[in-house]
Amino acid sequence: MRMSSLLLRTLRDDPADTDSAGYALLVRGGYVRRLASGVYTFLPLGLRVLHRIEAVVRRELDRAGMQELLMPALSPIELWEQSGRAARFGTDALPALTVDGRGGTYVLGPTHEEVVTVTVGQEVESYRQLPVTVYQIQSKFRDEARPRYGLVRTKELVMCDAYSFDANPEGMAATYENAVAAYLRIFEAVELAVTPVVAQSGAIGGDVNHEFMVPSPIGEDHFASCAACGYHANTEAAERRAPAARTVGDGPAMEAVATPGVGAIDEVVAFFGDVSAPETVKAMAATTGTGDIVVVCVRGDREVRLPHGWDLLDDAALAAHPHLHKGAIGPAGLAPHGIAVVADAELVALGGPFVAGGNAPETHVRGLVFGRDVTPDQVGSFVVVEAGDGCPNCGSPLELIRSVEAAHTFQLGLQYTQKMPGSTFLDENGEQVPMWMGCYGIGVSRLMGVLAEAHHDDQGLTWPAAIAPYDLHLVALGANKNPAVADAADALCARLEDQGFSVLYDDRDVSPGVKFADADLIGAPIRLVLGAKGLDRGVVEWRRRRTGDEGECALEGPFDALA
RNA sequence: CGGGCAGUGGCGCAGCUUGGUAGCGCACCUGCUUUGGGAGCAGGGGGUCGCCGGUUCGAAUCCGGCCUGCCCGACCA
Repeated sequence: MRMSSLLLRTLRDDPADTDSAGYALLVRGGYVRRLASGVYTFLPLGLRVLHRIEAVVRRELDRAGMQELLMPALSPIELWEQSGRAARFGTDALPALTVDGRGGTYVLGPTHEEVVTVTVGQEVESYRQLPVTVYQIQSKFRDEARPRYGLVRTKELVMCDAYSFDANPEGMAATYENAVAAYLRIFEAVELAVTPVVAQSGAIGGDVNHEFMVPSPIGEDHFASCAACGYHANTEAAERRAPAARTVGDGPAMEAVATPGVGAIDEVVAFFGDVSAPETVKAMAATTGTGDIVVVCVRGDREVRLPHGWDLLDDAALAAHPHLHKGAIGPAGLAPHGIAVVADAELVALGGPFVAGGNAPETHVRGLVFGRDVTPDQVGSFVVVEAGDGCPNCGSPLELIRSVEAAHTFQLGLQYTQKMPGSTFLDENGEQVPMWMGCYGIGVSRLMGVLAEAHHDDQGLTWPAAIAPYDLHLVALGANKNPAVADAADALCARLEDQGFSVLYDDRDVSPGVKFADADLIGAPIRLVLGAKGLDRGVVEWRRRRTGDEGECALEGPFDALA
């Protein structure tokens, strides 16, 4: 490709609204342009990178036995009503609704579980057709309240999503392992360090699932990591080992204190004056997966982490409850009302005395001691882990690592196939049963943003060879004054392309400094320079973008050094 | 969704306080010189100053509303 005709304009300065180095370079290098907040155009150079990432994804998924198909980006709202997700997402997260002229409502899909379940369900009638895994590379739509970091967090994104269908749970688990292995090979091929972490699922649901986290300064998530034993978990799922138990004396008896207008922990601390947040109990009412109401207690300075499937009671539910009083919920005295107390192990280990909600309007208690005044019905890890907490496996201090979620895999089980029509098959016994499903998503456009952030230096991008827009960046120096150089560079470019290299050929009439700076900015793995000096000696100079290693090779080849 | 800041040629910015011919750098076009790390000189093109309304003889500038963008925060009883 001749740069003189490429739709490309490089910028000398960072645009004002770039919030990360990688994104700034993608804009300066002429890869992408923002059309609106979180909405991007891929210019020719950027599209080449996107296509190369897609090629890696396709290669590995095809190799893993998956089959590519393409589903529509637009789907009727009815599908989302059947699965129950129209209500679950709500208008906040599924706003991508559009209405046609006759009143039909469609969703610009954020993901494709409903569509794929119906699609595969239509084709599969028998266990003999299973297992099957399909994937697509498609545009998705998310109502990102706050797009950031260029391609990393956007409203419209290119995503590869795969969906597996098995006849039984054992098959689903085996297929899942196969898909995870394929995903790991993708990250290896694009040269991104990734850590698969156990995660708690969001709106997609399901039991076993992993997030593929790429440590990065532009990450918006953290995962807990234990250097000693290799434990990894998303902060939504991470547990910790409770501190060692402490021997507790009896202390003064628990007493109730009127606390008008006091609710939040900082208000409690301010009201009492002689207690700090760690000497209080934070208690929150929640419903468990089975619908029971429980009160979850943690030390006052910690955040509550609810197990998967549990939900906090909202204000309305709280107001309607006869025994729970917003601002004054605590562990003591709930047993007679049939409300279970769930306590973080640290509270039990410390014992007390604590200040806690008194379970009466505008009342707290002080001097509460676990084991004396309260015996929790369940004890476990119910806090969001913080750096330094003990690893649940080995007790070593946990680290929190900032990272970007680049992929997510789930074992969905029967969650969708039980709800969507036609997604059953006839098993060996002639019974009509639902398929066991898994899904696997990897953010292709996000990956491009993460790659730019991971692979750059002060001069520009330093793409991994597998996804660089061009293999070689050929700079012809002085070609406009020296026809011999121009002819030689033309011929060299053609020869390199014949040998299978993709070549970005800088034939522009600009100064050498501009050409070198643009080559560094664009970031192809190897730069070739041909000028009058080299031509006289029959050689072209090469230089590796990342290492700065230099050398020469004969104009006629062989070009082994460039491979 | 709450709070803060900002919208002026393609990009980055000044001008606004104190109303009166819209400016600078980069980029772009023409010519000459130059050519191994973002060249020089000369000439030139390009802007409804986010939108709507108000005040005024006159608004980029003052006032009101709206839109858009960026930053911070956002179920913790």
